[in-house]
Amino acid sequence: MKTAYHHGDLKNALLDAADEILLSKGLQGFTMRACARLANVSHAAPKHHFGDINGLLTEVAMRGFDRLVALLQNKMQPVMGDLHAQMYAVGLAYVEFAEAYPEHFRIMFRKDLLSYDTQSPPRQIAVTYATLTNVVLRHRGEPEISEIESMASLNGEVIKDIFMCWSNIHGYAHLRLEGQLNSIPEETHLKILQENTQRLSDLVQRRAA
Amino acid sequence: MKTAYHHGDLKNALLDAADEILLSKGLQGFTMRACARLANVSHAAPKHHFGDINGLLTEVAMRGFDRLVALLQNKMQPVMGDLHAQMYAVGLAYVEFAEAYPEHFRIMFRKDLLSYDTQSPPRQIAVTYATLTNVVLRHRGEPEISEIESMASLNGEVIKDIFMCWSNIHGYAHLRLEGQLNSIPEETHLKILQENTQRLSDLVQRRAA
DNA sequence: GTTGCGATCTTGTCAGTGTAAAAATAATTG
DNA sequence: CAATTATTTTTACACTGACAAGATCGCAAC
Repeated sequence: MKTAYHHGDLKNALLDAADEILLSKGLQGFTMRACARLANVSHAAPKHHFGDINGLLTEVAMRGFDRLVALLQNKMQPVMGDLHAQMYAVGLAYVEFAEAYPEHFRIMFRKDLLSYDTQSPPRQIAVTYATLTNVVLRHRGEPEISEIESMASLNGEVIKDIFMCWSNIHGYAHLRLEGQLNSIPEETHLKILQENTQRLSDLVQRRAA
Repeated sequence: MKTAYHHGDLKNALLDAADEILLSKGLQGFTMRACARLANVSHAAPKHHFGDINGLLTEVAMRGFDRLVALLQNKMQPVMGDLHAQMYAVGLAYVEFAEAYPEHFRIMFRKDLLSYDTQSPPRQIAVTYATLTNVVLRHRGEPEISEIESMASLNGEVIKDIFMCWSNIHGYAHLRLEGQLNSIPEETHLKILQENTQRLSDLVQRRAA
């Protein structure tokens, strides 16, 4: 069980430590050794579980995608009847996630920090894709997909719609996170998001008709 | 003049070295000491010109914004008569810049790496803003602004239009850069960009009417 | 059981990093 | 030419990621 050696659940303890450090000190203060210190293990302990620092960051990012999906579904769940409200919920969840976990958000979209095959992405990313895709599919009145099914099963029009919506929402969240929208007064932000998602929702519905 | 001490133009030499390292080794291999080595000076020489590593990265990023603006204007210049072609040129320039200078693009939008006051951004960022803003103003048939004038001189509708367009284009370029759009076949990318910018162009024109 | 083996963790080490302080050298100013 | 300032080097330090070798533990096979 739990002895001096053999922590028992060191991997998750290290990931929790990583989250905590990212939230408090940011990516600057984030080091493998700092994670090890916070988990009360030696500096080389993480190596066995994650290989190198990119391995650690990859798993941190995947837990980030898990949180993002949870937030997305949480915000959409009460408004499943209203298509525009769904799209708005996606935008809202996205922006709020970026604000709550800024460093996680950055890491999740840093190809150079993540070590997974971009051609066959891990489960968490597939689930994120599927969640966003299903919003579009509901708009179009088409059957939803599970995260197991590949995007290849979708026709070109759907894919275009997905990435049109996603680009818009992602770009807004990203620019906002990085301080490029500071000239916008705070109360205007929600209005912009509302209008943008309204337009996206309309466009996707109209295209499907 | 040029002696063993007193390089003469060390600052620019270091920035050139920084560009070269970013293009060849990426942000991972980018260190102050590596830049110093490439410029044939001691490892502490950059300190006097840039303070710390964020100071160096900030100036690297500003030169990146210069290049981005140059590319934007270069692509728009032949199509100033066609509004949609202008918007498409913006999207194209943005995507091409991200592809040609991926690490610069990342750094330019990393608040944690840049040390400037986000409330009063440096000239290069103001010029970028102004360039994008003027595209929208031309769509609306309103007089253009110079980079000296603040965004505060614009009404709320214009600001919404700007950031709607920018979010879309930026998000697309960013997701593409970070490998999140790899499921899209290569030849489809330009079509999506074309359709998206067409819609943005239409929306902004219609709103102005 | 106990023997062995693989998984897990520690210790020690190495080259490399950013930053600071002090010294050395050059350019500029008076 | 003297003094001051700007630029660069040298030296030093604490820290990092990675590696190798060893210590300890869990567990399966016998």
